[in-house]
Amino acid sequence: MSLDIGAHLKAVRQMYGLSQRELAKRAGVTNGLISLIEQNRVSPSVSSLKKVLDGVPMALADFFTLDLERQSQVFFPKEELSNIGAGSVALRLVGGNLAKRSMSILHEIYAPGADTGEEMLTHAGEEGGVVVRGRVELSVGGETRILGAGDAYYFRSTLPHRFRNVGREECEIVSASAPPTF
Amino acid sequence: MSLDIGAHLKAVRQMYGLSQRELAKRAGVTNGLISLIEQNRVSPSVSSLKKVLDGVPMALADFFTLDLERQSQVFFPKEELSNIGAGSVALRLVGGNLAKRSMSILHEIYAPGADTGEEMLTHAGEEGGVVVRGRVELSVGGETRILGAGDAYYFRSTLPHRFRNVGREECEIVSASAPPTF
DNA sequence: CTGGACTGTTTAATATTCTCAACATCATGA
DNA sequence: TCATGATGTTGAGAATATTAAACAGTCCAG
Repeated sequence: MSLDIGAHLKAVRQMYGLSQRELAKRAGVTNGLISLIEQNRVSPSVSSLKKVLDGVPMALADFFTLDLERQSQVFFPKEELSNIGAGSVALRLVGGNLAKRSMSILHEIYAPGADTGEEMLTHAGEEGGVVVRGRVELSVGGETRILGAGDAYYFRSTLPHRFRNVGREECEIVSASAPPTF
Repeated sequence: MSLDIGAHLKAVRQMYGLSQRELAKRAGVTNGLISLIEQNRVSPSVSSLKKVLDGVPMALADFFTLDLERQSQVFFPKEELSNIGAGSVALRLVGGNLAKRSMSILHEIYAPGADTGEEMLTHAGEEGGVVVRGRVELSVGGETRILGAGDAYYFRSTLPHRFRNVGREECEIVSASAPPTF
C-alpha cells in the first residue's frame, strides 16, 4: 500500500468523473481541503476522509484495499520445492520461482516442539490448510485448538495466529495463503 | 463498518495484549493520543492512525476490513469438512460455509483408477497442491507427469488439466485454488 | 477580446488533533 | 502502611487539519 493518499484519492475521484468542487459539495467539505489532500499537503483525519469517500461513495476499507497497479513451470518434484524453512519448521514452497502467483502453497513440517513463536503472526489476506499427519496446536484470534490428521483451518490472516507442535511426533501440514506471503 | 474507530482500535490492541503505553512506544506516538482515539474523543489523522497500526503491525486496509463482531469459524474438524466428492474422487472443502473466501482449499482423495475425466478441466484463476500420499498422473496443457508423495504442482487453471490415479492405492492431495472454484 | 463558468491552487483564520506532563486508580510486594 | 510500577485519563499548549475567500488558468459563448 502506497499510502499516497493524495494520488489515490485523485484517481478515485477522476474514476468517477468528479471535479474537486463537485466532490466537495457531495462530501460536505471544501474544495480546498480536497486540493490539499490530493497534494499530500495534509493527512486528512479519518472522519474527513470518510466524509469525502461518502461523497463518491466508497467505503474506507475499499479505498485502502484498492490496488491501482495490479508460462511457467507446472510440476514441482519435491527436490525442487524451494526450501524456506527456518529452525524446526521446514517450509517447502510450491512455485517459488514463479514471477506472479496469487497464492502461496506450502508443505510444512513441524518438528516436535516446533513453534512459530510467542510473537503472534499477522499479515494481510487469508490462509487455510489441512493437517496431514501428526497434531498441531493452533491459536487464532484468542481461540486455541488442537488439530489432528484430516482436520483443517481457515481464517483471515489479519487475526493474530500461532502454530505449535505440542506432540511428540512430526506434524505435516499443507497450507495455502492468498495473497502470497512468500 | 461501524467507524467506531475507538472500540475497534482498542479491540485490536487488546488482541495483541498491548497496553496503551506499549503500543504508543512502538508506534511513535503518545499514550494520551491512543487513549483519546479509543474514547472517540478525536478522529485521528490517517497518518497518525497509520503510525499506530504500524506499531501492531496492521495495514490500514486490514484495520478497516476487520469485522470484529462476525468472527467466522476458524477450526474445521474433519467431520465438519463439506464433502463435495463425486464418484471415486472424495473432495473435502475447507470452510465451505464461509460467506466469502478468496480461495478454495480441498482435501482430495482419489480411489485407485479415479479420474477427473477425459474432458479436460479449464476455468479461471490458478491452482496448486501437494501430493501427500500415493501417486497421481497430472496432465496440464499437453504435458503429463506422475507425481508422488511430496511432489507438487502449480498452474493457471485456464490451461486444460486432468488428474488421474494410475496406481493401485489411494492418492491423497491437498490443493488450493484462487479464486475459489467451490 | 471579454465575460462567465469551469478548473485547481493558495493564504490567513479557525478548529481540531496531538504532545507533554500531571493525575487518579489498581495491583504487588517489602 | 507505604512504595513501586503498572494501568488509563485529563488539561494546557503546540502542531496540524480544515475553512472561507481570493487567486490564476483554461475553455467556450457572445
